Amino acid sequence: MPELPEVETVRRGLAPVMEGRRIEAVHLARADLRFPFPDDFAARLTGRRIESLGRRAKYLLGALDDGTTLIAHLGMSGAFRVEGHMPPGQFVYPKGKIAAHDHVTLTLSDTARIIYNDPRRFGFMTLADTALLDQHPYFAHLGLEPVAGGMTATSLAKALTGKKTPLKAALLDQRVIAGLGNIYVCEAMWRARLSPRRLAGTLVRRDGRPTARLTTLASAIITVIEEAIAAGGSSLRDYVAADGSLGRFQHTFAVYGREEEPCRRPECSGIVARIVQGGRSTFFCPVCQR
DNA sequence: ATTGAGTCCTGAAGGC
DNA sequence: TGCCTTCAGGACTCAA
Repeated sequence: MPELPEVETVRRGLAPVMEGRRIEAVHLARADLRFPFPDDFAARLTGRRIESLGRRAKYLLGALDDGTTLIAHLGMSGAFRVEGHMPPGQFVYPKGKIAAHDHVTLTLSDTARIIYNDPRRFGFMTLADTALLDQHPYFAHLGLEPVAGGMTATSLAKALTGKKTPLKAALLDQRVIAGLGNIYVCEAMWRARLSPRRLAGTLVRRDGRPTARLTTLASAIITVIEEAIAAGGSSLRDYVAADGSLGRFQHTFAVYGREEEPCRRPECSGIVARIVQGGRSTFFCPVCQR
């Protein structure tokens, strides 16, 4: 489900509830999500204090007080919700029951509970040494973080140099940019007026510097991600933030999910098309995206 | 080295 | 109403 803006929205919702709190109890409703939980997963979490809740790409990172980090990925349909006490002024969930697909429950020190729900179970959780996180297989080969300060036209040019793959595939490749998914790749390419079929390497000059169009693309990626975070992410199907609120960014999609509808660019007469690249839908305007 | 296909899993939506 | 097919925000493994 979630791309970077959705994961960041979840992080911001969970951080005030989780940071500084101790995990009193852990309940696993099954032995695996996408992968089996690591050995003694529940025992290793129990009693630990959560020092901070961070994010890298689409991963949530809970730094624990014993030098390990809880790594969580939401896959396609993962969601967290909070039940019980929360800080003053925060949304308070009615105390709920275990629902279908509630797989993990973390009970915190003040009886607040963090519940992970994931119908498709493409998500996963594991533990790793905090000091070695950068070398962990999930993170060692991750690309640029698509936010201001994490990516520039120059660094993007370096990552795309010589790439003969279609731009769509390159932007979806987590080793190039870490955190973009199908929605925001489509939206960013539309904003930069770039065809998803164009070969990625054509956006880099022979001397390795970014072309003007690549500079535009880098800006488009950063602004679409920042705008989506500001809107609380996109709510499609069952996506909700940790506080139960719905993201609003889907109302501003220019192309995603808009097949056969008119291009939103005022001077453009194009109709949004859907093609399949690498087995996934790409939405774009064949008239203004070149 | 890269890339496309198949794979995991459930649920929603649309056609008949 | 139900049964069937298709599709879905991700990303790993494998074959070519």
